[in-house]
Amino acid sequence: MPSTSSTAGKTSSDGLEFAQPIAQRRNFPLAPTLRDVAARAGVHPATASRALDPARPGRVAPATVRRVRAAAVTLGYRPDPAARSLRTRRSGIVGVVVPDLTNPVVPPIVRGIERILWRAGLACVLADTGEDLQREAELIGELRARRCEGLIVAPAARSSPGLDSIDIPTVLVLRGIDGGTLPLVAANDERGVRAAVAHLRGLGHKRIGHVTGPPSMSTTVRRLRAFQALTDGPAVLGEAFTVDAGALAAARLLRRHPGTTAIIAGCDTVALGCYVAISAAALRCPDDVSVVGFNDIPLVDKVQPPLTTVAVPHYDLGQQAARTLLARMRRDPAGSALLPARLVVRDSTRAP
Amino acid sequence: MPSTSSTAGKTSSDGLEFAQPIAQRRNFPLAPTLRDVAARAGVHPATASRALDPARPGRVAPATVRRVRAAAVTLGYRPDPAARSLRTRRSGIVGVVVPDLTNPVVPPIVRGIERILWRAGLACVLADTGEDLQREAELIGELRARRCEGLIVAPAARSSPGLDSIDIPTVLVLRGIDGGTLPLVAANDERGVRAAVAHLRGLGHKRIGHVTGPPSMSTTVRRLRAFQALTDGPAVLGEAFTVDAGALAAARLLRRHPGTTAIIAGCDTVALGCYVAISAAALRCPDDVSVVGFNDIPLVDKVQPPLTTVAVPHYDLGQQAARTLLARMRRDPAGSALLPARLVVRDSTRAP
DNA sequence: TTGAAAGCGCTAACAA
DNA sequence: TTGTTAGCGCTTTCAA
Repeated sequence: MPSTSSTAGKTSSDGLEFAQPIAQRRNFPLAPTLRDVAARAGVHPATASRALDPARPGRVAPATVRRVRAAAVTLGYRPDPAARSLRTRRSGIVGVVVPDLTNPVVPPIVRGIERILWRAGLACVLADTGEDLQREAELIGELRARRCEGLIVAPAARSSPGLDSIDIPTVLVLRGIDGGTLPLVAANDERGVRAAVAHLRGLGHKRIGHVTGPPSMSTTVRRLRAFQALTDGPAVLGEAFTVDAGALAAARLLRRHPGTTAIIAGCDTVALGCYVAISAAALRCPDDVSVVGFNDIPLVDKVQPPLTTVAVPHYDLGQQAARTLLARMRRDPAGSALLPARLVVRDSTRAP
Repeated sequence: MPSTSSTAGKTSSDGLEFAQPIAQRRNFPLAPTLRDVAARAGVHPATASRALDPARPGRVAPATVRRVRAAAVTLGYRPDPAARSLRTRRSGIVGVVVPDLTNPVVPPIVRGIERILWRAGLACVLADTGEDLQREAELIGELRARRCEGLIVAPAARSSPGLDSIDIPTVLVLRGIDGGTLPLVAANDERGVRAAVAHLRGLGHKRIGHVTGPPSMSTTVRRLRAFQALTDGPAVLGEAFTVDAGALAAARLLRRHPGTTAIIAGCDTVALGCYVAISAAALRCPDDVSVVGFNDIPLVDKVQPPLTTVAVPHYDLGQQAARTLLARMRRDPAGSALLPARLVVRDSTRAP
């Protein structure tokens, strides 16, 4: 009688033992499964699962734990995340949504996030929106579809459709949105602006102007409000956080308010735009006009003149945002945090 | 007789239909499953699955497809990635391993990768090794454990233990490793160096030196070899790709070879280190010594003097690496690629 | 302390 | 063309 398809535990006509249990096993050396580990340790898969669970020890005899551990190590066992995830409803990933990774303030934030989250056993899926709100909404949708356990978002603008009815733990970083209840981790812009104004006044400046970034960004608004609360100096809105937009806006400021002796810029690139406008107006920085930047991005200490700027601790922002997210995921209370920004004085500021 | 626990398809004593099938359903509004969609469309889950599979159409009657689609849309159905992954053995994620996200050459690469891979339906899990080989190996292990379908790695050094016996599709980007067979997507350093040398010779320079980055990096070696193939000028090895290391090495070069009129630096930050050393030696750039950088990172056009440099298309590197990975994942043949680097002439080079 | 059994949501093979 | 069945690998009751 020819042997038909495998029956468990019996011997076939050719004398070979069918070690295979009921169903046919995988044909080859894919990653070892819990069954393999359990078989090698001579226990049931469920026991192996319990033995390897570090979270709740003490449910398995120590000797058994050792045997299972040993088997797992020799086989190089790594639990299948898909299977585990299906069972536990936890994906082990969080989404990190950034507006533009090539904006120099963003990488240190992402790095800080990544550092903390890896350590907590979570993987970061990166999504770059290119400062596009629609794409931001799409990407957030994708991340939700992938069952991210949490989201850290640096939004493209103050109103973000993608975040309107977000239903997973979410933390904003760097930039806030209007009217939401999501926690935000950002720099203390108000104190940063105050430090800049105090520094310039200390040098003797009376006519201080402000060249902002685009008003669609919360950072612009926060810095502008702080500036207006402290001075009655003129402010000109820039179109973007770029050198060109900064140059354009600064040129307008200098034209309308020729007596201006100092400018606080909305960010460092805008500050470099101020340099351009100052030169174009046949003036010099810092001799005629002092400039203070914001962020302290790489190399602004190497430009001419080295830029005085309000340094923002972006790496810390990232770390803190990640910690806040972890807290939210644990349902611990965790609210917004404003991290201290500190003034770094270089050569772009001088007495008028 | 009191009604006992639910029996399928019957009416309970209180008159309420038990719509529930055999087993008790989820108690509440979690994400809708394929069962929900199928039920709503009046078909079997398997049919719904086929109807929603965009890859292989034509297996389901058009009318059914429409019904299922409609049901999926109204319910806001998104397939559970864990369940799908468990079944299909595809995780839908790739690992992106970078040495240091705050190194300005890295973000555009990651952005290029991310762009292409999202479009292909793959999510990027980011891992930053901090230029640490051991951490690199650990992180690659983690990504393997998470069943990444592929890996794009910018290795921390030319010998990378984590990549020794990698068994998933992998592409190197930016930096290569010794003796492997993994495809590498990088800039054509040889032609970049040649362009720099030709430019300097064209200006009349005879005594050209080279200040490198650390020899543990493939980029250093490739640029150095190209330099030595073209000139017999002196080369000094730097300790790192930093301003300080560049300054140290350049100082040595200028001391040992006082007649040097031009330096090709291993990267832009090293070039800025050369500026420092040149000033420290009471010389001026470009009047006494010309400097050429490598990479063209942000703001080197704003330093004093604006840096002449070999621009590397990092964003393209990332895109190309992602495309190469996709090809490898499809088992298409795809090998290394060297993308053109082009010289950007600014004010740090001048006739001697 | 361990084993047995069930099932997370999906898709592939087979049957009708 | 559609339905039935089974099972991916894991964890979690429940029972022994």
